Amino acid sequence: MHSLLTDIKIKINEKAYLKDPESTALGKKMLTQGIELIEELGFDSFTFKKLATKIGSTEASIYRYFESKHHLLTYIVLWYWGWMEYRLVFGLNNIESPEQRLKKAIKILTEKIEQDSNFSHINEIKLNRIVISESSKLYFKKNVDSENSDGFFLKYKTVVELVSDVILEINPNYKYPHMLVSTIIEGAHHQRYFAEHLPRLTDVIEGEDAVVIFYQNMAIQQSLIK
Amino acid sequence: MHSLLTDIKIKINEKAYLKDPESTALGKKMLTQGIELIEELGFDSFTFKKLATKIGSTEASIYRYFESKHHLLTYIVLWYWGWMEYRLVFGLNNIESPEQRLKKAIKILTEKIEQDSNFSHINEIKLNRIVISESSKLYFKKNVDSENSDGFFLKYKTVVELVSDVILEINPNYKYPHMLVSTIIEGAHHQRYFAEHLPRLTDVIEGEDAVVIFYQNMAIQQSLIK
DNA sequence: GTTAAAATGATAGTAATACTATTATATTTG
DNA sequence: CAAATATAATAGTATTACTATCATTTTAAC
Repeated sequence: MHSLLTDIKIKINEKAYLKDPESTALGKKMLTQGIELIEELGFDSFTFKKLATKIGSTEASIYRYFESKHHLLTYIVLWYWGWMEYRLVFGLNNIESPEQRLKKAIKILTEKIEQDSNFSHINEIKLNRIVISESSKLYFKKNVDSENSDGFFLKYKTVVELVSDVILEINPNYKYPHMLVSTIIEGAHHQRYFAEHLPRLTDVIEGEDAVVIFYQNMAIQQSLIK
Repeated sequence: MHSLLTDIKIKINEKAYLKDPESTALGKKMLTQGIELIEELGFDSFTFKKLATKIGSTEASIYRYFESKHHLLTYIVLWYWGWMEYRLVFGLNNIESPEQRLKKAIKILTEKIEQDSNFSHINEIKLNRIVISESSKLYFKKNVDSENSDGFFLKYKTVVELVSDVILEINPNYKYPHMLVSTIIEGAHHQRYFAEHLPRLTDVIEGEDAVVIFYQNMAIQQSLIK
C-alpha cells in the first residue's frame, strides 16, 4: 500500500465518543498513547488515570472525550475495522478472478500487520495485538445487544459481508459464507495468540506463514463445496 | 449418555482452589450457585459478595475455597473441559472408522449441550454458556503464561490433542490438526453466540443444526487434504 | 459425651477503580 | 479585548477485590 493519499480519515460512529479525538492534538494523543498503554498493560489494568499521567493531562479531560475506557476501546477497534475495510476495498480492486480476490481478502485479514504510514498517529501493529486479545471483551458482555443497536459492531459486519460476497460470487449456493468468514477472522486471531502463548493449540511451521496458508485453503475449499 | 456410573468425579487441578469445593456441602453450593450467578450477571458483574448472599454465607468463607473470582471461573472451566474429555472418550469408544470418530467428536464439541444427570450439582447448559462467553477472558490476559505453567489450560489442550489424533489417523501427513481443532471449538462457540446476539456474523438455518454440520464438514474436508 | 480442632460467620478495614462535580486557569475565537 | 471554550487541579463517592481478626458453630476423636 502506498502513501499517495494524503489526509484520509477513517470515520468513526459518533456514539463511540463525546468529542472527536481526531479533532485536537490532545485527543490524538489519547489515541496514540492509549493504544500504546492498552497494548502494554492489557485492557483490564489500563486506566484513564494512567493514560492521563502518560499524556500529561488529567482524568477529567479524557472523560470529556470518552464516556468510559470501554468507549475508548470501542473507538480504536472500530477504527481498526474501518481501516481493514479500506485495505480490503483497495486490495481487491482490479483483481478479476473471484478466487484470487478471496485469497487476497483472506491474506489481508489474517496476515501479520505492518505499519500503515497513511495514519501516523495510529500504530497498527499494536492495535492489531489489541484487537486480537481485547476486542472479544467488547461483545462477550451482557450489554452486547444495546451496543449492537448503537452500531458498535457495524464495521466488523461490513468486513464480513464484503468477503462473504466474494464467496457467493464463487459459489452462489454456498450456505454458510458469514459463518466461514467470521470463523476465519476469529480463528486467525486466536492462532496468532496461541502461537505466542499456548503453542499446543496450534501448528506453527518455521519459515512459512501457516496462518495465512491454512485459512486461505479453508476459504477456497469450503466455498467450492456442492 | 446413560447414568449407569455412580459417583464419578472430575478431578480438577489443585492450583485452582484452596480447599476442594467438591468436598463439602458449602463448597458444592458455591459451584452450583456460582455457575447460576455468573451465567445470570456475566463474569464482570459477578462478585463473591453477591454469591455469598445467594448461598447464605460470607465473602470470607468463599475466599477460603478460592483465591479469587478468577480462580472460581478457572475451576468451572477446567471442570467443563474435564467433562468434555470424558464425553469424548466415552462417545468415541467402539467406533472403528476414524472418519466416523471425527464426525462424532466434532458433534460432541459443537452440539447444543444437554444436562448430564451424572453430575447433579453442575448445570452443564449454563456452564456451556459461561464457557462460550467468559472462558476466553481466562487466556486473553497478561498473566496467561504463568497460568499456563500452572496447568490451567491443560484440559483444553488434552481435548484438542484427542481430536487431533483422530485427524492424524485419517491423514498422517496433515499439517495443521491442532489449528483445525481449536479453530472448530472456538468457532462453534462464537457462532452460537453470534446467532443469539450478532446474527449478521453467522448463517443460522431453521430446523437443522448449522453449527454442527458446518464444522463436521470442515473437519472432514480439511483432514482429507493432500 | 466431653473436648479439641476445624469450619464458618460476623465484622472491619484497605487500596484501587471508575467515575462525577466543582472551580480555577489557560487558550482560542469573534 | 471580551467572551466562550478547553483544559487542569482537586475533591469526593460508591463499588470492588481483597485481608485480617475474632466469635461461634459444627465435626471428629477419645
